[in-house]
Amino acid sequence: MGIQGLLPLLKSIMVPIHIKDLQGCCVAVDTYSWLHKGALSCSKDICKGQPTSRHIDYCMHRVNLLRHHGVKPILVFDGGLLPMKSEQENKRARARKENLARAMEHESNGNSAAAYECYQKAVDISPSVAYGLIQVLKQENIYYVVAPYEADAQMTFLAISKQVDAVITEDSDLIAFGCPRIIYKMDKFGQGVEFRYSILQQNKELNFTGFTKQMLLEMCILSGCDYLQSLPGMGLKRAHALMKKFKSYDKVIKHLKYSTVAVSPSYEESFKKAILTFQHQRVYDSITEDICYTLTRVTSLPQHIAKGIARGDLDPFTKMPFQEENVSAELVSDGNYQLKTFKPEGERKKLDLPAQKNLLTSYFCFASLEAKRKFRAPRVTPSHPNPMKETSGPVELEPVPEEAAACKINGSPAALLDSENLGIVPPAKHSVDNGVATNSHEYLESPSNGLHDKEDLVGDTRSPQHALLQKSRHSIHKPCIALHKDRECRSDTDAGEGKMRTENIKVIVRSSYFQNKSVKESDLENKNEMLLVKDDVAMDACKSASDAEGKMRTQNRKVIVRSSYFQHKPVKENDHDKENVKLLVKDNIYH
DNA sequence: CTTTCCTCGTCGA
DNA sequence: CGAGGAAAG
Ligand SMILES: [Mn+2]
Repeated sequence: MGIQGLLPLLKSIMVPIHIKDLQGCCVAVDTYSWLHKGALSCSKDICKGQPTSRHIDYCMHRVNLLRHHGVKPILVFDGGLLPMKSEQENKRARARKENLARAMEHESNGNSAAAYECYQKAVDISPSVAYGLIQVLKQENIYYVVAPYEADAQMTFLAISKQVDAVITEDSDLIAFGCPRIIYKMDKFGQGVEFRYSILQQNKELNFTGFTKQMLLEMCILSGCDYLQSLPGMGLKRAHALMKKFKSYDKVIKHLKYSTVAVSPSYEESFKKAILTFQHQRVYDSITEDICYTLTRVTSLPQHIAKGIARGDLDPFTKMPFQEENVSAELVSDGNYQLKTFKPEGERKKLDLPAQKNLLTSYFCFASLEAKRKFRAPRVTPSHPNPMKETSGPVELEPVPEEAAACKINGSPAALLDSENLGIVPPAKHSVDNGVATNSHEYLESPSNGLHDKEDLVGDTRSPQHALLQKSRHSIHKPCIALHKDRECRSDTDAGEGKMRTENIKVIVRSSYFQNKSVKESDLENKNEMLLVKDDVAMDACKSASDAEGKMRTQNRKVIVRSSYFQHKPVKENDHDKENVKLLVKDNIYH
C-alpha cells in the first residue's frame, strides 16, 4: 500500500534523472518490482510453476542497463513476512487465488485473452521465483541480498550506511523509512525521477520547513501506512497540518483526544510499534554477516542461517535450503546475461563493463560501520524475560560476541543518525523475532512466516534444522552483498560528496562512450568498441576516487566478450561485428 | 477541500 | 505497487 498519495504531493521536488548521472555510484534495487513486472510477460508459467526465464531476462536486462552506465547494482529481495502486514498479505493472497481460479475458468472456456489477464493478477513472486534470479546473479557476480524481512528496511539501511548512493524502487514507503535518495519510475531506458530528502524543504504542495525525519515519519504513520490504519478521516493533508503544529505524534494525539476525536486506546500503542518497525526493523549486515537492527546487532538467529538467507541459499520463510526444481535456473544456466549481450533499447551497442568482476568479497568497508555501532542504548520497556533467547543459544555464540565488531569505534560518528533517533526506544538486548526491536510481549509469538508452517511456530527455535544447513555454511560462492574497496576510499572523501570522483570518471568514460556512440558506422564502431572495452569503467575499482584511477582502468581490465550472445540472441548487426567480437574473447566469466 | 474507494496498468509480440 | 478518477464526508 505504501503511503497513499504521498508521491503526488512531492511532485514538485521530484527531479528527472537518468542513471547515467549515477555513473560510478552504487544503487540498491527493489527487486520485487522488477520480478513482478518481468513476470507479467509469462504470468501463466509463473502461476503454474512452469519453467520460464522471461522474468529473469527482464531483470538481467535492467541489471545490464545499470552496469552499462557504470552503476553497480545491489539487488535486494524481500524476506520473511512481518506479522503486522500479515493481514494485508493474506488479503492479497486471497485476491491472487481468486484471479487464478478465474484464469483457469476462462482458459477452460477457451477465452485465453481473459485468462491471461487474470493470470497477471494472480502472479505471486514467491521465494522460489526469487531464487531463480539469484542463481543467475551468482553466475554473473551481481551483488544481492535477501532481507530478513522487508526489502524497504534493508535498502534504507544500505543507503543510510552509505553502502549505496541511491535506491531504485516504486514504493513511497522508502520516504517514510528515511531513505535519503530514491529513484522512482525508472523505465527501460534508465530514465526516472529522483527524490532527495535534502531538498524536501523546497516542496510546494506541502511545506516541510521545520520538519525532521522523525516528524516526516510520524506524519506518514498518521496518514496511514502498512503497519497502522489511519484514524477515520485522517489523510496526508491533515496529518501534515497536525505535525506542523504539534511537532510530535504524542502531542497530536493528545490534541485529538481533546478535540472530541475518538482515539482508540490501542492506537497509540500501535503507533509506537509502527515507529519501531520503520526505524528498527531487522536488516542484514553484510559486514558482520549477521542480522542486525538498523543500528544494533542482534543474535537471535544463528548467524550462519542469517547468512544463508541473505545470500539466497535458504528460504526466508522456512529457513530450509531451496529445492532445485522449478527454479528455472537451468534454463538460463548457459549464461547469456553478460553485459556484452546487453543492448540499450535505443540502439545497438554492446559494451563490456564488468562493473563488478573480481570482487574481492573480503573487502569490507569499515566506514560503513559508522552507521551501525552507533547506539545500543539501554532497554526501556521492561518486558518479561525473553524465552527466545536460549532457544538459539546453541549456535548463536560463535560469531562476533554481541557488538564486538560493531563497536569498534567509539563515540564520534554517531552524528549520522543521532539527531533523527531522538525518542526512539533502542532495541532490546535480545528481543523477539518479530522484525522490530521491541520486547512487547504480545508479539512474542512466532516471528514471520505465518503461512509456511513447515517450521515450528513456537518461538525462535531454528537450531534444530541447522544440521541440514551445514553444507551452505562455508559456501564460497559468489558475492552476496558486501562492500568493496570503493567504500573505503569513499569514506575519506565522503565530505566532498565524491563529486570530484564521479566527475572524473564521467569525463573519461563518457568521452569514450559517446564518442563511440556518435560514430555512426559499424566498421568504426568495432574499433571503438575494442578500445572501450579495454578501458571500460572499472566500477569495482572505485579507488578511482584516488587518482590512480586512470591507469588502473586502462590496464588490468580483463576483456571478456561472450560469444553466446550471438548464439542466443538474434544477430542484428552485420557479420563484421560478430567476427570482431569473437576475436576479443579471451576469457569467460564462468570459471 | 479532503478522504475513501474503485479500476486499471505494469510486459510485450 | 502507483495513477487517476469518481464518489462520499
Ligand atoms: Mn513497502
